[in-house]
Amino acid sequence: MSVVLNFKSHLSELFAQALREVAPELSKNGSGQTEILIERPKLATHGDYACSLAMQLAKPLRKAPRDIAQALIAALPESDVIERLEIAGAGFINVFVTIAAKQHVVHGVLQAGAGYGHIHLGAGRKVGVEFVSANPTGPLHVGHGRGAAVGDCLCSVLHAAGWNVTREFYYNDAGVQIDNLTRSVQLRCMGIAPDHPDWPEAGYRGDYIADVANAYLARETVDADDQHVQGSGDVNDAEAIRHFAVAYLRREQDLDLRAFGVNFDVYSLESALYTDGKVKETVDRLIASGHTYEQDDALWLRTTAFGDDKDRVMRKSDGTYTYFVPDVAYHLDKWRRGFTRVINEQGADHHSTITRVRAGLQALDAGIPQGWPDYVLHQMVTVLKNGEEVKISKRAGSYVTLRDLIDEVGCDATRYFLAARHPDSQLVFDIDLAKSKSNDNPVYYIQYAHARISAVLAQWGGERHALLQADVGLLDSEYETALLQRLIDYPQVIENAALELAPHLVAFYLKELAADFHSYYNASRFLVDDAAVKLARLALIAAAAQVIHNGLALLGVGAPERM
RNA sequence: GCGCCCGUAGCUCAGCUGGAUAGAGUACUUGGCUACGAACCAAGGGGUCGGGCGUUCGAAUCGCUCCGGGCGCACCA
Repeated sequence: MSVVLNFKSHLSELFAQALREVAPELSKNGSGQTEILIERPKLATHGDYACSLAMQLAKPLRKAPRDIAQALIAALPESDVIERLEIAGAGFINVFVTIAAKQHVVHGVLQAGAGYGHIHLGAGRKVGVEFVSANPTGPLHVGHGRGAAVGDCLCSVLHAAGWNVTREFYYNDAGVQIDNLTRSVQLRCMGIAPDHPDWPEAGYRGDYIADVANAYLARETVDADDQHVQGSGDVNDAEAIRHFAVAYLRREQDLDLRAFGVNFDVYSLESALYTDGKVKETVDRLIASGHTYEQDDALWLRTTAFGDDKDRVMRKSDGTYTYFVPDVAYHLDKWRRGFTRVINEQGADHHSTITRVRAGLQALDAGIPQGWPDYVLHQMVTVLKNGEEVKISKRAGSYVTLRDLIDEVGCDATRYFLAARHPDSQLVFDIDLAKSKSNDNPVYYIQYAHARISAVLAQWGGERHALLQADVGLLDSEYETALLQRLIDYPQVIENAALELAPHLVAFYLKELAADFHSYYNASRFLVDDAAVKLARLALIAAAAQVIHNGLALLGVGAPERM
C-alpha cells in the first residue's frame, strides 16, 4: 500500500469525488468551479482537518448544510487515513486521521533527510530573484540586511518548492550618484571635509569616504570580482577615483554579504548595459514603438498609456539617460535570459519604480506579460539604540551597518530577526535587546531544541540507521501526536511560503515545532529501559531535529549540536 | 493632494485563498531541576482585532469611508 502523508490533498480528492456524486453539476468536472477547501482547525476537538464544503453548497443546493454534510460523508470513498468523521457546528465536516497514518511521517522524514519538505510546486521552472542591489556608494545598512535576509530566504524556499532559482545582484555603478561619490572622494583626497563650506549639498559625508580617499592616495589595490584596481593617487584624475571608489565599496559590500552567508549567482552592472549597447537598443526600440515624444529638449516615454500617473523622462536635456532606461534594458535582458518569472525584492522606498519598469517593458512590445516582474517589498527598518531611534542617512553619514549587526548580535540572530517578519510590516530592530538579552531571541529557542535532541541522541550512542527499524506504532501520547502532526505540516508550510512569497512563515513554523518538542521533552523521558519504546521516541525526536535542521537551513541559520 | 504599506494583549508580532471560543513571545503572578542540557516546561490574569457602514450562512481577513502611523510622488537612484 502506498503511504499517504499529504493528508490535505488526499482529503481534498476524496471530497471532490463525493461532490461529483452529491452535486455533479457543481463539481469541477461539471460546469461548477467549487473549490474543495481543507483546513486545519484550531481546536483539537474539531479534528485534524475540516471541510466547509457543505456550507458553501447550502445556497446553490437550497438545502440545510448539515443534510448536505450527511450526504457528502455517505458518498466519501473509503480511506485508510480516516479514523472517523463528524458533523459539527453550522455544517463543518471534521476529519479525524488515524494515528497509524500520522506515525508514517517519522520514517518519511528520516528517509528523506535533508530532502524532507522539498516539493514539486515549481516543477523545475526558472525564476530569477534580484535582491539587495545596493548602490556602491557606501556600506550596507540594516535595510539592506533585511533585503538580504528576506531575499536569500525566499530563494531557499522557492528552491525547496521545486523552482530553479538564480540569485542576482544589480549594481547601479553609473549615473549621478556615482558622480557624487567620485566628487566626495576627490574632495576628501584634497583634504576637504564635509564641514567645509565648499562641501557639496549632494556629497556623501560618511567617514568611510575618508577611508576610500586614504586608500586611493596610498595606492592600495582593491580586489573586487575578477578585477584588481589600484589607486593611482592622482587627485585630479576623476575617472581613476571613480573606478577605485566603486571597486572599493563593492568589495566592502561583498565581504559583508559573505559574512552574512548570502551568495549570488549573477552580478549585473548598470555600466555594462551602456557599454554593450543594451541601453541604446532599448531606447531605439521604445522610439520605434511610437510611445515616445520630445519636449523641453528631453525625450519622454508615454508611461501613462500603461498605468503610470505621469510620463517619464528617458533622456535628459543634457543628453544623459535617467536611471529608468537602463532599468528597463536590464529587465528586458532578464526576460531574454529565459526568466519567465522574475521576483525583485526591494525596500518599499523604491516602490514607485514598479509601475514605471512594467510600463517601460509593455511599451517595448516584446511579448512580456503585464504585471511582469513580481515584486516583494520590505517595509523600512527602524533601529533603536539606547531606547532612541537612530536616523539612517547615507549622506549625513549616520549609520547602522550590516557589519555592526553581525559583529554585535551575531549572524544567526540577525538573519532570523530580519527574516522572521512579514515583509509588509515595519520592523523595529532594538539593538540593545538583541545584544544584551540575546537569549530572548527566538532563534536560540529553536537552536536549543536541536542541540537538546543532539545531546540525547549522543547519549544514546546508537547508530542512526537503527532508528529506521523503530516501531512507530508506540507513539501515541498527546505530545507525540502533536509532534507527528507538526512534522506532517512542514511541506505545507513550504508550499504556502512559496506561493505567498512569505519566508517568515518558516520562522514561525519552526518556533511552534520547537515548542512542541520542548513540551514533549519536559513531559517524557526518551532513554527508557523498554528498548522498543526508546527507539520509537528517539526516532521521533531525530525526525524533529531533521525538520528543524531543514527549516533553519532555509533561513540561513545554523542548527548547532551544542551551544 | 495623489499612490503603496501598516494599525490585533502593556510591548514585539502571528493569524494560510473569509470559517467554529482571535493566538504566540515578552512583561507580570505562581509552581517545577537527586530524571536524557532550566537558553526549558506547566498554570493564571490581560482584547470594542483603530472607528463606522456594507457584502456573506459566517469578516481580524473582502469592499467603501473616516482617523492614526510609515514610505514614495525629480530631466536622483
